[in-house]
Amino acid sequence: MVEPLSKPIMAGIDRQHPLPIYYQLKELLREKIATGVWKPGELVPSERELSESYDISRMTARQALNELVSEGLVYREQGRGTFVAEPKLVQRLSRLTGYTDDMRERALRPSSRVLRLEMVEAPLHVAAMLRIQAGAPVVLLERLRLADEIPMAVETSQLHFNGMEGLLQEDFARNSLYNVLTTKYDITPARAEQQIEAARCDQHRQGALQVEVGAPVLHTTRVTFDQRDRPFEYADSVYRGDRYIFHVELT
Amino acid sequence: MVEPLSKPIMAGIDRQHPLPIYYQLKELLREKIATGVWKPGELVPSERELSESYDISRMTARQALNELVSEGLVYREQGRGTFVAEPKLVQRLSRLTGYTDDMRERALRPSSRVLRLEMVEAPLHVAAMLRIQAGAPVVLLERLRLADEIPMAVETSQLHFNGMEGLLQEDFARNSLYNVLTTKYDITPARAEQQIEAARCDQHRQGALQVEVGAPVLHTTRVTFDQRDRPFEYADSVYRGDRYIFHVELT
DNA sequence: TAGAGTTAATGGTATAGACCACTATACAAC
DNA sequence: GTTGTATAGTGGTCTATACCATTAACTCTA
Repeated sequence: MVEPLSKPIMAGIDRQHPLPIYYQLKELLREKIATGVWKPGELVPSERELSESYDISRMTARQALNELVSEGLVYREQGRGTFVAEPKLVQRLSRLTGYTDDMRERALRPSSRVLRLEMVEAPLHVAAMLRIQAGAPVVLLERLRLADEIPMAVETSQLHFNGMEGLLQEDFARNSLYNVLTTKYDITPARAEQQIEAARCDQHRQGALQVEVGAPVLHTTRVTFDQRDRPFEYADSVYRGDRYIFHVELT
Repeated sequence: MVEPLSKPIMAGIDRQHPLPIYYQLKELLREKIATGVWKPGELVPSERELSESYDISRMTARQALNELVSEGLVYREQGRGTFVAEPKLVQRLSRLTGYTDDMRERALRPSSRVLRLEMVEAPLHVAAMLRIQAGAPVVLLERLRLADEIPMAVETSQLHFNGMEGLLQEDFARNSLYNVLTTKYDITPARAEQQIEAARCDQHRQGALQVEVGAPVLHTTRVTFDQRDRPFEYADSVYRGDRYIFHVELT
């Protein structure tokens, strides 16, 4: 019996460090889960198994799993193993993001009016969130959101990705932004981080929303990530406090 | 030269495993931050420094710091060091946690003052949510929530379950509601449905929160379910808009 | 003085090994 | 059948070490 000169290098791990090994493994495992190869409740290969398969240290494999645990994709049970987690209930928060669907569920006719659509330089806080240089070009889309022709929110999106210039030619009064992104630009919104706070309506939005200056509004900021976990949108929205309620399911 | 029988045990770390070393160190560091010994922006001892001070491995010290980073208490900058983070009053909505745990994670001292604790008849909208008859008895608990003695929210809970009368004897200034429910009444909060809207502060809460009447606030209503999916609490909370932010992770 | 190189310290990654606590299973003893 | 017991596998913790990438301060040079 002759040993092979070197163990076969498993698909997907490249040791010539373009990216850390643990990160490559993490993304490999994420892919298995995302594509349904491994289903919720199923056993993930053990740390020792992974370390042997990919010829890496157990601690390195463990680091990959650690991050997946903290992201909620898998969970561990001591003595038993590591399992694929059930998709979170929070995942069903499409009501929070999808304005169009949200309104339809409430039996209202959603519509939009484009207030601004142009190329601008990214402000510092936006650039930081999108992981680009401050002042780099981004596409700014500002829309007034209505339900049954009643103004409900002003949403300002700043987008950055390859080919974003094409957006300037789109008709966002007719087509939803996410719909266009998915079908024409291969950008699929996969997850988002959103913050909600109470504020007073400012001068700029007061006219569009048809409320008095100083009226309470819901102010949300959202960073949206695509299927490869790249941030592509920074959205700043102001909702009328007297008309809008967010619904969240916690577990 | 004679070696001491055992190296001097640094204050706070006990190697006779009541708890993992990294956990003990983590709590030590959390204490330093919570008590203000280390202030936001200040440099935390480096990983190598910690490992020498406490005579532990660098990887162990690193694990303690890792968890503090993921809790948002500190942040790292490669080549510079690890720093104490600015406290953010951001409530994560991806998990179901009580106010007390939430504040503790942010290294703030949570406290409560009981404004009301009595038996009342359930109003119609509360009864509907708790699936009981309107007018049925419920325990009403109204608390002022503070962080570092600063008023943050007024929370009104109405509870209904077998043995709820016992709650009237509890000291909720000292003990958290969910803690008491879990340990004494076998009620474990399992999931919740929460709504968030912007509103103006009303007369009733204005005094307790120390804001002006009409100031923007976050108004949330929550129905909480126990381990058997029975609704046991209807909670109505008003958070100061100038101090509080909700954070949601969407996928 | 301005710039370029050096150096020391930091966090980031990775390895190899060790022991513990817990779980499930197989198998022997009752 | 039931009850222990041994065993192997799993995640949990910990050590010791090594090298890399980035930062900041210092030093030397033009």
